[in-house]
Amino acid sequence: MRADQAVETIQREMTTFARRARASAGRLHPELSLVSYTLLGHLEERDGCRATDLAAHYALDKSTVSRQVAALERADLIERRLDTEDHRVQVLHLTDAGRRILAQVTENRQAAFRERLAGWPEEDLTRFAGYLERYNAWSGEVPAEEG
Amino acid sequence: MRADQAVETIQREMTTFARRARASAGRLHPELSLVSYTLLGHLEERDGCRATDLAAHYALDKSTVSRQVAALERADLIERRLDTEDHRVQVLHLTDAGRRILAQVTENRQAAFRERLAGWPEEDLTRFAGYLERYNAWSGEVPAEEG
DNA sequence: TCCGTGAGTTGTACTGTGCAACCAGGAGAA
DNA sequence: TTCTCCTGGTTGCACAGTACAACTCACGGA
Repeated sequence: MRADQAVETIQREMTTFARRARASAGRLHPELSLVSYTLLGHLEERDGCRATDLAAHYALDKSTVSRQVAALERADLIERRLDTEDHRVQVLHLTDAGRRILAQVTENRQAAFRERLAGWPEEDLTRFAGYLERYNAWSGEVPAEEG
Repeated sequence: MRADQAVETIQREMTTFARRARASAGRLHPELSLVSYTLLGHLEERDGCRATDLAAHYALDKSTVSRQVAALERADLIERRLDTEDHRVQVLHLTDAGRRILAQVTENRQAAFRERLAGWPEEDLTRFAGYLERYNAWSGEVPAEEG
C-alpha cells in the first residue's frame, strides 16, 4: 500500500531531521541553543509570560526552565518582572539585547532555510508548510505538548 | 511574498518538531534513545559497519560513538567483530536481540506516525514524504552530514 | 489562622556530547 | 628493518540539558 510507505518515509525523514537539528543548531548559532531560541521566541510572540507557562508549553520540567531562564537572564537577554498581583509570579520579558539576538539568530536560521529551499516552486513551499503545520497541530499521545 | 512566508512557516514548524522529537522519543521508547535507535537502524540497513563510519555519517565525535557503541554492546544489542584484515577495526553487527528491539521500536514509532497521519489523503501523504526527502537530501553547509 | 496549592529554586544524578590525550595497528620511507 | 606518520578506537575531563525530589515563599479558602 502506497500510503503505508509514505508514512514510513515521513517517519524516517522526520527522524533524520530531528537528529540533525540539535547538532547543527549548536554549530550554526553558538550564541543560542535550540531551547533558548525557542524560549526567547515564545517570549517575543507572547510579549512576556511566566516560567511555568514555558514549562507547560514545551513539556519541560520547571527546574529546567528555571535554569534556562537564569542563564538567559545572566546573559541579559531577558528580564524578570515581579507580578504586582501575585508575588509568586515573575513575568519574563525580552530585553532589547534579547530581541536583537533573537532577530539575528532568526535571520540566520531563515537564511539557512531559504538556501535549503531555494529552487522550490512556490506551490511546493506553501504545500510543504501546510503539511508541517497540519502535522504539528495534531495533539495526541502527550497532552500539553504543543508548539 | 508568499514564498517567504512559506519558508518562515517551514522553519518554525521544523524547529517545533525538532524540539519535541527528543523529549517524546525518550518518553515513547525508553528502551532506546533516539541516537541509539538511529545507530541501530544504520547497522541494520548497512548490515554492519565501523564506529568511524557511524561517526562520520551522523557528524558525531568518535568518542561519543565509542560510548554509545559500548552501551549498546553492554545491552547485548550489538556485537563487535574484529576485522581479520585490519586489526584496528571492529565491525559492528546487530545481535538477534538488537534486531528484535529495533523492529519493535520501529513498529512503535510507525504506529505513532500512522496515528498522527490518520485521515490524511494518500496524495497528501506521498507529497509530504516527497517534500521531506527532498528537504533532507539537500547537502550543504555541513559536509558529510547525511541521513 | 492554618492548610493545601501553585510558582519558582536548588541539590543531585544521569545522559549526551566534544575535545584532547592516549594506545594500538597498519603502511610507507629511510 | 626500523622509524614515522596515519587511522580506528578508548578514556579522562568538562559541560549542557534534563528530570526528580525537596525546599521556600506566596496565595487563597476552610
